[in-house]
Amino acid sequence: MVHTSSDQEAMLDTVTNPIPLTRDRSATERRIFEAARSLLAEAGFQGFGVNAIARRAGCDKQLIYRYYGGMDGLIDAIGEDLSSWVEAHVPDDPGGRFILTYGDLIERLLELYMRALREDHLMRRVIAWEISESTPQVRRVAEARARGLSAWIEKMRGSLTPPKGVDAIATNAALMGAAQQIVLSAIMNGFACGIPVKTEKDWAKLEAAVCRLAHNAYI
Amino acid sequence: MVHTSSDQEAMLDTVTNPIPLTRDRSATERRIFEAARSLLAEAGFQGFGVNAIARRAGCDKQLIYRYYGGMDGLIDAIGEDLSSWVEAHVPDDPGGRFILTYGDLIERLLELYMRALREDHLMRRVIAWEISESTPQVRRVAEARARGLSAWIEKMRGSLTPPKGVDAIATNAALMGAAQQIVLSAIMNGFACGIPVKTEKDWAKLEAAVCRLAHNAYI
DNA sequence: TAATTGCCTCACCGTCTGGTGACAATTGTT
DNA sequence: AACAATTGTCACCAGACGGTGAGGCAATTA
Repeated sequence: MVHTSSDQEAMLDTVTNPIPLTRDRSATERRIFEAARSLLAEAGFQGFGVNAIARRAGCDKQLIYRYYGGMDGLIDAIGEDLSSWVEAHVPDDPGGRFILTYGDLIERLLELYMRALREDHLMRRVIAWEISESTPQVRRVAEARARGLSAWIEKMRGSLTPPKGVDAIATNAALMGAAQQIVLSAIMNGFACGIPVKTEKDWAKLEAAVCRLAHNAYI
Repeated sequence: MVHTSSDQEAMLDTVTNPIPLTRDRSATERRIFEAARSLLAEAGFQGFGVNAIARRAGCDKQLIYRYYGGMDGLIDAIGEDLSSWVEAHVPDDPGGRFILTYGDLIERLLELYMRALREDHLMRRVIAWEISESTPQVRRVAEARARGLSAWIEKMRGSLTPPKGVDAIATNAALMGAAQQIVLSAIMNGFACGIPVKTEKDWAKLEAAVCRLAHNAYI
């Protein structure tokens, strides 16, 4: 391997900017933050470390320690930023569809959630991280994400209530889990629990199946 | 850290067996294989490498290259072994329960699958691996696992057929995905999609929710 | 102009990793 | 007994990692 993308970025920074990149602390902090986010999104939590981030940000790794107190602080910053992911990435209009019942709502939310998850590399990596490691950092990130998610559902719920006799909390967790697992494994290696997911038609089938589960769960 | 478990194992091998461990190739191969399995189960695919495995097996890493052709061959061996995991770990009797419909069957299979997954560290690690990396090795492992899974479902199905108008393939994938995601994230950090899963009662609620999804999906 | 402050880079440390070539020790065969 | 083949160990390599102390450079203040 001769040219990694980080090499190219570093070259770009130093070649097109012979002026040594105006000394601006907050700008450098942002560069580090964005480098970390994009690296995590592209490469996953394996190989997610100080050296790689500094390379990509085009600065010295020392700055990561100085500005964020090391990887821990940086991860926390990313996690905190992710707590508002749902509101930022999922549209909150019903999309020209009638939402009359609690089931309609969950059905619609699942559809939107799957779509958003398909587009967002970073979020998928974070979810994969959560079920692969159990360090305090990743637990904090998971907690922030969960906070955002349930606040979002609560906001969207409005005055709608689930039918009696249904454990809505557990049911929604199961449905969300289904959506996550399908999207993650389908995108990572083209299969979801043994069935191939390549074409848009395959995706539509799975989306429909998940929505149908929600629909039937809430009568 | 003074004593890792691998150190203890190595000591055990050399202390209790002052005779230098009879030169037996097939036994050594098995030791390596078991060391790899247990390491993967305990520590996950991070830190799953030649050095750690050799340490745990109490032999030189060179033997991994000689006998398995390196990590690739070893991983393939583990994957092949995993293709028969379901039959080996999930009881195939209905458990004193009446299985009359296709829905009954899937409901029961999901329950068994969740229970088995809760007990099996290795399988959970492999599933987490599958959605975290996309190397040829892990793809082969995933493929072997999927093969075993669908063959198992097919075997259990017998003459039962899903009701008309239901995409059983996609629905089952969604249900299996829900089960997997819930078990993995609950065990890894005590939360499943934002809700805490600590007590056996929490588990029962989620199990019930998943089974209920299956029940309602197949009318 | 001189000194202080803040921003940043450099060089280095110890440790671990995957990988390989050379060698020792045991076994089986002639 | 002498040999060859198998089995296992050891030492070493280059490269990456996280982490840190010292010092260079630029802007502000004295």
